[in-house]
Amino acid sequence: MPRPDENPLDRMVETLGERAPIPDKAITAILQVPYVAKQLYPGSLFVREGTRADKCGILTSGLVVCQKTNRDGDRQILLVKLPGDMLGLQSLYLDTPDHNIQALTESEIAIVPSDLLKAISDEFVVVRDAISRIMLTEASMLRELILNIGQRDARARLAHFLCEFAVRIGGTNKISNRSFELPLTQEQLGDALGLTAVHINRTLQLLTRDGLIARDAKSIRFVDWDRLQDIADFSTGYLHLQK
Amino acid sequence: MPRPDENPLDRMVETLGERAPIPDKAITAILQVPYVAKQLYPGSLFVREGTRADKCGILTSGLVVCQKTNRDGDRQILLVKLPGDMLGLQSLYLDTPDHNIQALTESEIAIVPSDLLKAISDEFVVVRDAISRIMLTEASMLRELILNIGQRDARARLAHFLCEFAVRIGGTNKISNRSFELPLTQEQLGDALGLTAVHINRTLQLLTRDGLIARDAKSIRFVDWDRLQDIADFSTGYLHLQK
DNA sequence: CGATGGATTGAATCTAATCAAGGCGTGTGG
DNA sequence: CCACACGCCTTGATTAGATTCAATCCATCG
Repeated sequence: MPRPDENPLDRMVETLGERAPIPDKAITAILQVPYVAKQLYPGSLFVREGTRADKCGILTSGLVVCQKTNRDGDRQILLVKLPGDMLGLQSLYLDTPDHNIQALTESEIAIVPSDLLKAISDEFVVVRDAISRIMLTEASMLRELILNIGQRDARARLAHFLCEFAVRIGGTNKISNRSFELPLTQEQLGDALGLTAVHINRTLQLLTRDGLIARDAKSIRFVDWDRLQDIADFSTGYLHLQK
Repeated sequence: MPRPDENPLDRMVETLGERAPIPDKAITAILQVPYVAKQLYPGSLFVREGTRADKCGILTSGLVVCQKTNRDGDRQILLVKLPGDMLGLQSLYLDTPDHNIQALTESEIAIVPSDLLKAISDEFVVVRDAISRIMLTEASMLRELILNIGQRDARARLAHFLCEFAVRIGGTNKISNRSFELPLTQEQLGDALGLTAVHINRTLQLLTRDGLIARDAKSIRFVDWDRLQDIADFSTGYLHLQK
């Protein structure tokens, strides 16, 4: 659901509102924050590790990731950001980013000065609560990723990623037999799961052969959602979804 | 440095004070919070995933970890908590813990009702800032761990863990040729790094043979701190240390 | 039409896991 | 005080899962 005509700050209010009931006064304040819409090209960085953190924002379209690289330049994707997700909230509290925020696909973001959002969150307790819950949910996803990479084999790892992605884009309803677009290359999937692209390829084939998923060009269909969740050891608790 | 005679809430004020200057009024408020001192035995849980989150605390002595397990019961250690570290801050904002908090060694903690600490943080912006910075620093450590497990081989992974542990307990000064106690079994190290105990054993031997560390019973000495940092690809940025 | 980026396949290699046994130190109970 | 048990560390042999390297295929795009 791209909503190109919408004011990105409305979208921000909506995202925050999913975590706490935002009062009208706070909504008014947020909507008055000046923002800059920016287009990001695949591979370009919005936030760079070690620079000065003074801006945050919201993703309005496309796909963006938090990532870090080691000395050899190997990239580890830490978190995939979907449209509607907040970007760079860290900057409200820490002045040096510890990771990069990078576009995977062509993306659009709205950028907001961190100090203005911080001021609003200082004024309205509920806004701060919403932001804290968002940050903590991100941390929870990082923890699950550590469990995923540290303890599960490639099959379960990839299955888990697919489950998480599907739930996050589509909600939890009737996923079985529904297909969705997975706009990640196998290289990028590998970077997200600590595996090589070649092994991602083989593992995708394995999941397909086992009748868990079906795929064509860029989309994936869940053939057996229940069994996929099962082998992925996936459950939604860690996403802290609101009912 | 165990400080058994100290009021744990003083310790909490100190910990928060490292992240933001806490005003006297806030200090007074914190020191008035009722707390329960509790002893934790190795393996016992302070917070359990999926239960109700209504308490947080501070570790006063011993070693405690955040961990999750998969369906097969394999444990992944996510974060090692050292004396002075806050525990379960999540509970101020989310009502279901997404991970366990478990004692590794015999430990002492002071437990505080989350809603009381939340009330104080709602009243004093600076307290909330301190708490947010602590939570974000934890998240940063999780990200580095993902990079560590996802992209580095056992040697670098273990070296990185040792570097982090040393810096966190001892500060960054003159680490070279200094020994410190590492009260983790090889099993526990494995759980922290996504490796088996057997492989930890072999990798420790490798680091020793390469003249990077020396070890006896329970302690480790850094023989070549610079080179260890180098092969670990370690730098302290992600710890967001205050000067 | 050639160029490019991604997907696929195969063969060889390597890292880490697994399985199994033995060693060492400490604490306990007869 | 010795014997034994227990937890942890160590070692060796084998296996398995994932990487590496290299080639080919395929679709898209200028």
